[in-house]
Amino acid sequence: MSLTTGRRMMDQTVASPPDAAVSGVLTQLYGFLSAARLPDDGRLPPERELAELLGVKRAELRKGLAVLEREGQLWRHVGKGTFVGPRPPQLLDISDLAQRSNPLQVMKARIGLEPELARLAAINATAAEVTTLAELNTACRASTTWREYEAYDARFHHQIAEAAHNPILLALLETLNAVRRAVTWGRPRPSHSSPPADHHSFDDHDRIVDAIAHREPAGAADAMRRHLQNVEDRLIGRSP
Amino acid sequence: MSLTTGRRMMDQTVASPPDAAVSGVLTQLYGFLSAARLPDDGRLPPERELAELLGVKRAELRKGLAVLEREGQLWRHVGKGTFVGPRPPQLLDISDLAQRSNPLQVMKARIGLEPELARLAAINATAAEVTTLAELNTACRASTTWREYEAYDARFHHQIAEAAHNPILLALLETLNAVRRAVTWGRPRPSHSSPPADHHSFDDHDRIVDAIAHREPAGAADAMRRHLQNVEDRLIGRSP
DNA sequence: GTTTCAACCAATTTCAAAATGGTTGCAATC
DNA sequence: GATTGCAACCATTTTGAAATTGGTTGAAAC
Repeated sequence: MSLTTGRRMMDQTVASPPDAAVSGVLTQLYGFLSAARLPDDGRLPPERELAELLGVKRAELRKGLAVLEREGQLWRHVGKGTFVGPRPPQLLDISDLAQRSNPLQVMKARIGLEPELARLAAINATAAEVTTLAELNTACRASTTWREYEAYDARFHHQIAEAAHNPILLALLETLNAVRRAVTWGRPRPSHSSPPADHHSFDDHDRIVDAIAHREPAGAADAMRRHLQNVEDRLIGRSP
Repeated sequence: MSLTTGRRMMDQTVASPPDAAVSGVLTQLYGFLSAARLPDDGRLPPERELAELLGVKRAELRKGLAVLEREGQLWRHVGKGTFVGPRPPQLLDISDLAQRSNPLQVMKARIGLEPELARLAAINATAAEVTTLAELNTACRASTTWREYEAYDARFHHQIAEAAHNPILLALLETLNAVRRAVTWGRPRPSHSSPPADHHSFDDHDRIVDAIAHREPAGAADAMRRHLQNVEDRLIGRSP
């Protein structure tokens, strides 16, 4: 019953009713799944073996497995096997990800992550962390080259992520930064010029530091969001 | 050469001019690096080979390589080799991260990520993706076990992330989910009971789907934020 | 006492063979 | 004639042994 509800969902092809033909295998499969003692990783026997175990042909078994896979109750992969449970996410390949991304998408991701980090930082930052943050902000202003500015800017944002005291979000931001570096590769900044004294980021950073120092979570998130929005606008070419 | 080096293995102190003994090898190394045609990955020959090429002892070569490595001009790894350029960023260790985290921090991370994903989904989702999302929502309601519900719930949230059409944020959410599974392990749900018909998530999901279907970015982000806030409240024990 | 050399260690790569899900072509069966 | 059964084949992955490679040690040599 729950079988039929799940199957109709993804049925992209023309409605041929294989229900009756497959239902027998499905019942056997459910019986096996509840009876068999599976290994910790949830792997079940190879198709050729399982087919013999259940006394069905391999093609028939595969139809049943396909149904269960569409329901999301198991997942399969060539060379690996068949496993019960949801399909595990493919682990992160930075360079591959960078190739499939562009700087604008990186900015969208930063806008997704960093305001919340600023919010948490306003709640959880220690006094020492706020001090360090202010110092990094000062160092940004004092930078004489773009390269130096970017180094301090990166540490500024990283310091906020640390002050949020959430190891997961911190790790996600570091991953994002790795992608950012990989994406940005190949489009170097001018190394001789320096950030102008009225660079918009300076004021943005001030507001972020103030909000965190004054323990204003909403204000910190908002200041960060506006800052990144400004950066994105510059990136797009709006208000250069 | 007759100098008393008194060198400790991990002498991390401020960069002092390299010993006279090492400078010879360093010059040879610099010469080799500028002359040799290295493969694309920047890998240079194995130490044993390179030592013979330069006509120096392996121990001596290693001293020079150590200097260059400290300068950040190359990086080495056992079994891999020696490569010119900066050391590639280490990708994160899920299980280690899970050990340093708790379910509440996972929720904070979700609140940081998923509202923005919902916002982008309201902008970028295709009609087919919205349809699939609605179907997954229906499947959640129709679930007869917690296990089945959670499977559909996970796919629901994943579908939103896909509909956002931002590979970076999608990858970050998948990473987060991997951590979530690792953290949640060991506290199984009752497998026989089923989600109550008035489960708060049902209405929450409805609002999210509506906002995305009606292309309301702010509304989608808000609905998602409220949903996750509800889940967090349940997690903490407030309003069980 | 330092240097040199060879051996050893641990992490990784490489290579071939086996395993495994996915597919195809052809014959058998109804 | 369409479905089913069967076997072979394909592409990916795992496995395991051997070779590779950076890192380390200890004794011999100078």
